[in-house]
Amino acid sequence: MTATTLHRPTHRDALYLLEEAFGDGRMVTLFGRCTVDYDGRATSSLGPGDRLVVCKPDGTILVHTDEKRKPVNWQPPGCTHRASVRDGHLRVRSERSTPTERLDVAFERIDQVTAYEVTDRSDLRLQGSEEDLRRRILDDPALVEEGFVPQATERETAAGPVDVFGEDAAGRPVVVELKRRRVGPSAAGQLQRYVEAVDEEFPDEGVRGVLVAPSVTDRARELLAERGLSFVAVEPVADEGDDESGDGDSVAKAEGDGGDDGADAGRDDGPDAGDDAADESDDAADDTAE
Amino acid sequence: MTATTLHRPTHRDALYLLEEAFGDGRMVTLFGRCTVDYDGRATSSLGPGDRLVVCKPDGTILVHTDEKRKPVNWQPPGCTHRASVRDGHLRVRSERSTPTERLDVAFERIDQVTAYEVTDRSDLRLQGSEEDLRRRILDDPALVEEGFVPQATERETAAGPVDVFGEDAAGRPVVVELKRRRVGPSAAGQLQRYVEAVDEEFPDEGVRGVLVAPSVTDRARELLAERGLSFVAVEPVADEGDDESGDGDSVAKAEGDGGDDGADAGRDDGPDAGDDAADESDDAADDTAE
DNA sequence: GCCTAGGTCCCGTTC
DNA sequence: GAACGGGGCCTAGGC
Repeated sequence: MTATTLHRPTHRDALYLLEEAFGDGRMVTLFGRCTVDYDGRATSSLGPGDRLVVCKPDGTILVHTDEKRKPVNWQPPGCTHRASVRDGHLRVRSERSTPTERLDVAFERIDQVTAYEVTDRSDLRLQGSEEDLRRRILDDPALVEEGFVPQATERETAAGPVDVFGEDAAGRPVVVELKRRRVGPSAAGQLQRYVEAVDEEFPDEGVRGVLVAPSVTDRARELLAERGLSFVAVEPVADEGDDESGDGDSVAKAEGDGGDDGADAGRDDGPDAGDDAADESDDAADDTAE
Repeated sequence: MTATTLHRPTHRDALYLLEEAFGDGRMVTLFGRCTVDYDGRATSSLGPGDRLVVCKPDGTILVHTDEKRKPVNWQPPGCTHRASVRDGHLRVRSERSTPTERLDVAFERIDQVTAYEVTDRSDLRLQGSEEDLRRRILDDPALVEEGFVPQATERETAAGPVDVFGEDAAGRPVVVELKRRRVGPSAAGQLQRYVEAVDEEFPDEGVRGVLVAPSVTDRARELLAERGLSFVAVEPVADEGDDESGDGDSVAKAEGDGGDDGADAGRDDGPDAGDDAADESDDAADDTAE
């Protein structure tokens, strides 16, 4: 029995199921009319309404309305769930310390309670992260600029860890900040912080800073320019067009618009819209619902 | 009927319920063994496992495992949900454009499907935000420093909008950056950005920068010091100890350790642990479950 | 435990 | 629509 459900249960019956489920590590959903109160890092209260509440065995609790991706209220993992009946309400309380915070969900009506046995061993595999961009740069440092030689990643400075630290063709220190997506002013400021910190380590060596990302906003570009920092446009994963066959030694083969290299190669991005058209066609479905 | 549930449905029966629910704006949960594939701003794939899937009428979809607050996969509001049966699987697809991205959940086994009618008009009321801190500062500018006169909020600069802009007792421009919680290096960098931008607007006027937050990390404090910026410790909501009875004209009554005012009042925070002890006692419960 | 930064961040607001 | 910054951000990785 992987899913145990009660329809329109009494508060007491719902309580018994919650007792069991919290005890043996099952995940629980409740749906009904409730109010929610939170006190901790901030304080909030939510009047009555129909919501879906999810309690996870790791101590997470989520309160979802019919809108938005974020729960209207929640508690992160590590909390302790407790349920009780009082004042004619089923109350689910989730608490933790460090920081001290508490979430109370009080149901005046419960439409459904379900306890699920969950078995999930699969790990998510994800591509397109900053980590992928880092690997791409280390595989082919010329993507940053001709002659760039990486020397360290996550190199510590007084202002924090630098993504990629190295030397340019002239032997000057180079600070590289990587972003998986289009960057704004904060990334420019971050790079500036690191460059200033490294500059104090290597006085009079002319430390340089390069922001590597798919694209950059106008204001961020201006901030970079004012501070003598560079931008280079690189996607976290290679575009499908160019074959990245080589084993890391391939140097800037088909850079397209071979413009001025070195400092400023930023062009607007744009999703390119070239969606792979070779997916399964929808008309082949047995049945379809929208 | 606010909740319609199918237990161990056939793919086709589940499909019909999804059809109806997507059509009339109901929220849906599915639980069963599925794989998940995502392609859009990044790309991911997740092997088979038991998960809870939530489809909201606003186009949100969430895939939750038994751990963590964040869904392992998701699609934000604005997407279009479609369901179909093919290859012996029930597939729920959620798509959108700008950016183009698609999420596919393929169930090999469905333990339960439920459609909910949701009515929720209540708005969350939350206290302790940066907005609250801003109001507090505007009510009592002396919390920043004696003689501070706020002149504008969200004042635009070349580097972005400044939280509070004003003058100090000597008539010098002051840039104030507010944070509702303990600040790190990025906040120091943000303040520096703004101060530099304002400095170009008012050359030779000695523009000052003040970071206002509950507390500050050591490294951020160093960064501020190196750049001649100040930190002032203020909580987003007044502590329960001091009575903030006055109507905005109260000036720094009981600041506790009346140390050196003006520049650096940073001490470590600590939640103070003084939880209100006047809540309902647990032993008065009708019934309790942990 | 705190610190630091990334994220398919989400989200509201403004332009 | 893009951009910019807040968030009870969450989460991972170091120390």
